[in-house]
Formats: sequence, C-alpha cells, structure tokens
Amino acid sequence: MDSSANVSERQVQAPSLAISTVIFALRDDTATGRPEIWLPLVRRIRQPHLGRWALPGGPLDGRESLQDAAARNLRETTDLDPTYLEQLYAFGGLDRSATQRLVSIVYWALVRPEQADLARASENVQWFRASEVAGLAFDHDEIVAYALGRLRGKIEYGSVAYHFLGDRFTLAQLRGVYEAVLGKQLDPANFRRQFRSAKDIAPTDEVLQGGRNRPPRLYRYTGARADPPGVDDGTGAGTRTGLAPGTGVRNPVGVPGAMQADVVAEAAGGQS
Amino acid sequence: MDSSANVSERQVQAPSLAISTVIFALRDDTATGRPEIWLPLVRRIRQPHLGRWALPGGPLDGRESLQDAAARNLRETTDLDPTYLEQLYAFGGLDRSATQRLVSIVYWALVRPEQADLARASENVQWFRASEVAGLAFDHDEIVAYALGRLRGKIEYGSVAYHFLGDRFTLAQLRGVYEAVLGKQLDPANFRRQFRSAKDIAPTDEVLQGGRNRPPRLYRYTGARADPPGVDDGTGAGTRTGLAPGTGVRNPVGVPGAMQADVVAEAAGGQS
DNA sequence: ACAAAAGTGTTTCCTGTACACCCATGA
DNA sequence: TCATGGGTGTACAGGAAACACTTTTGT
Repeated sequence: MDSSANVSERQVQAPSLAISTVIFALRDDTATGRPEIWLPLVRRIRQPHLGRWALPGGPLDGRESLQDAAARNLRETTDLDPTYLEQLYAFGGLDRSATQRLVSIVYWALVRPEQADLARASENVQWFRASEVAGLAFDHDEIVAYALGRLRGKIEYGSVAYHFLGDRFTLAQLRGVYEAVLGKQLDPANFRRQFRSAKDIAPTDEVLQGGRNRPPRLYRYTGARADPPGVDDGTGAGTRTGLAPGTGVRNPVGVPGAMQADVVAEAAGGQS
Repeated sequence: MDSSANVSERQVQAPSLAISTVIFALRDDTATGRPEIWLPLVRRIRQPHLGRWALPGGPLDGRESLQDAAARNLRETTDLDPTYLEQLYAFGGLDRSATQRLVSIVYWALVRPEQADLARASENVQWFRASEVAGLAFDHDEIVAYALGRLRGKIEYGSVAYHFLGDRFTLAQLRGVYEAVLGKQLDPANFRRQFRSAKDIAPTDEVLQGGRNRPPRLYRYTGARADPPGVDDGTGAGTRTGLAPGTGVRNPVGVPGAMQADVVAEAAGGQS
C-alpha cells in the first residue's frame, strides 16, 4: 500500500490518471542495412516493478492537456520533439497494480531515424528492437504489441510512414519503412508506381549522390505534416492488398478539436 | 509526490475522470421506411449547462473498469445491454468547463432497433436523430460528430453492422444499415453478391413472410458477436471502394486484455 | 565489363460497378 | 395483371501483383 491511512478510501473514489507514450523510430540494421523498428524504454526506479523496463510516462497533472503530457514524456526521455503523436488507447482495468487503481492514457509517437540516433540514452533510458521487447513492467508488453499492430494497420492508409523520414527521401527509403513496419518485402517496381501516382508526394530535382549504384531521385512529402489528430484507423484491417498509397482518403473524420484544443466532456449525471 | 499531498495540491495534480457513452441505434423512418441513426441523450439536471441535452455518463469510481462503467451508462439510461461497446477516445483538454479540470473517456455502443424501441424514454432521457443533434452541453456536439465518423469508417470493414440487427436478418435489412450509416444508396445486386461471398454470414432455411413482395431469405451472422475489443480502425479512411464485406480481416490486432480484463499501465517515473 | 540498384513496360488477374434481366409474391 | 422488391448474369473499367526489361552509377 501507499502511505497515508485513508488511502483505501480515496482509491475507491478517484483512480489516478497517468500518461504513457510508445515511441517508435527506425534504425538501420548494421548487418543487413534494412531499417527496423526500435523504441526507447526507461528503467523503473521505484516499486512496483523496480528495475524493470517500462514505457516512458508519468502522472497527469491538472495543467497540461493529454497531448502535451505525452509530448513532454517524449522530450524528457529522448530530448526529441514528436513528428507524430497520437492517442492510442486508454487502459483502465482494476486487476492490476496491487498498490493503486490507475488509468493510463497511452499515446504513440514516431520520430525520425537521425533523431533517434542522437536521442539521449543512459543508464536508465535505452533503445530496444521492437521485435525483442519482453518482460516489461506492468502490461507494457501487451501495450507495445498493440501499438505495433496499430502502426501496421495505420501505415496501410496514409501519411504515417512519412513521419519516420526526413523531408527529403528516396523511394527506396520509403519502401524500407513499409517493409520494416509490415515485416515483408515489397516489389520495388510496383511500390514506385503506386507512390508516383500518390497525390501528396512530389519528386524534387535532387538526387542522392554517394551510393554504390545509380543515384536515386529524392522525393518530398507534400501532405499535412501534422497528421489526422486523434483519429484512428488503427487495425487497418480491411485493406487486403497491402499498400494503398495515396489513393486512400487522408483524414475523412477529424477528431473535433481534440489535438490543439482538446475537448472535455463532463458527466451528465442523468436520471434519478 | 503521490498521495500525501494536501487537498488543494491534489486538485492540481489529478483531474477527475468521467466516462461518457454515445449510444447508436437504428430506427425506421415512419415516412420512408428507411432506417436512420438515432441516439439517446439525457437532460442535465445540474450546472453547468443545466437543462441542456448531453451524452449519458458519469464519474468513474475506483471499482469498475472503463468498459463496465460505459456499460452501466448504457443500462442506466436506456435499460439496454450493449451488443457492441468500444472505446472511442479520451478527451482531456483544459480549456473547458470553468468549474473543473476533467478528463472524459468516451465509449460508443450499438444497440438493436427492437431494443431501441423498448428503451426507456422519459422527461430527462430522449432519443434524437443523429443528423439533428445540435446545441448539446459541453463539446458533445463534436463528440457525436466524431463518433458518427468513426461509425462510418468502421462499418466499411467488418462486423459492426451486424450489431444493429437481430440474429436473423434479410440482406435488405443489412443493406439498410449500410445505407443509413454511409448516407447513400447501394446497389442491391452488388451488395448481395459481396455479402454472399462474405465468410461470416450464412443463409438460413427460413424466409421472412408477410411482406408485400417476394419473401426474402433470412441470414445469420456467424462471426464473433463480441467484436474487436478496444481495437480501432476508426476513420476507416483508406477503403475507397465502399463496402469491403467479409473479405477484410476481422480482428487483426486485438487490444491486449483491454475488454474483459482491462489493462492498467502505470507511470514509469523515468529519469531524475 | 560487371554488379546492383533505379526506373519503365507489359501482362494477368481480381474486384467493384453498372445495368439488363428473370422470379416470386400481394394486391 | 401489374407493381415491387428478391435474386441472377454479365460485360466493362481500374488497380494490384508478377516479372521481364532498360538505364545509370560505382568499382
């Protein structure tokens, strides 16, 4: 139990609220050169689960929006600003954490690889391959798995992939993102064709010099950098074909003001 | 910094948590006979926004899961048990409700039309056409609009549509659901063909007698009644074609235990 | 010259769409 | 019998998948 005597009383009244953030970045595998998905974790320095790795997060105070709190998580653990940040899910069961009833609103973020390389790492903050995380504190294993699923689903639509990359990129790099997320190889020819016809990607005059082969052209993402707010297609399910580049709609259903000007709904306290 | 703080301190730290629920049902228009989307609202009997209509909801106490609280909303306002219940979004801005900082986790539910007809209505609980709600308390206008968008998105995948119907239904009824949600007419012939080939729908031996025309065959939904938990494809975006009946995957990314055994993630309290 | 990636063309297949048509029933 | 919706057949168009092929670079 925690500390003061009337804890049990207060537990019944109001669950505490915390924000956690799953931060994804791509990093090229040193052997194959292929990009892989990585994420930073922090080591718990308190009970429960002391010493185990966990998602960055902390309690929500009354002065910042959910979004802001998640962005702060990101800054504090990695020194990065998010290029993509979206609400994932609110977890709030009771069969957990013997010490205290807790509701966690989980966000997920994407950062660019150059950034991820620079990102702070220390004794208590380290990056892990997403495919290898296991044994995290609380339910964070499952939350990471869920976030990965959502990432996979979401990339099939739209604009998420670009948030892994800088503002100039080759089609091979973009394809690398898709391959890392979807976990399978894609036909370069068809990939190219699909994305050339995508509306919100434009070729530049530049090419990327210095490679061993023919220098590829650089492209630029012309769509909105700030993505579909809270909106979510999550699982991505339906799309059986694979990619669905720019053909799909981008942000058909905007969450109200939930991002910049977040929304509060108050209890109705209906009948009686 | 957790529990021992005094009261004023704690207010700043911990926003209150509420659950609200958007409940959708179909009801046949008396004139055209076409189904339309309706939802129940409750009249506020307290400040702020006293007297205005609002989504059913209430504060979350420490003894029930988010899911359970939403189900209770549903029961208390409409006397119905949900055939579908899923988390929509967590709203938690500060620029709201002058009286109090509040985070609301919003669920959405689908109920069947027969049930909706029986559902309790009273002075303080009434059903409204979804297309006509306006002037609700707080941001509930926007939340409803967001929920409608998600519904539209979601129906293009998978199994949601069936939750509006009983366990036996004609293809015309099913098509009615889609038309009501998508807001456009669909070709009966193609609709039929797509759904006949859908895996999780099976014809029965029965037909629906008593109509003015040829008696249509009754079908049965064979997929999971309890849907993809917390998972969310939300906006539905990508699917440009329209329906995507059973072809799509059903529940490719299950949220961990979030439904039956909800999950709690605790703050990591990383560095420092 | 050769390897390897960039980039193009072509063919096949699948699926959604449109629409013409027959079938069964009640009035 | 006729109107109406249930139910079937079919032809067309667009896009994805597969893969052969040409182009451009570094070594």
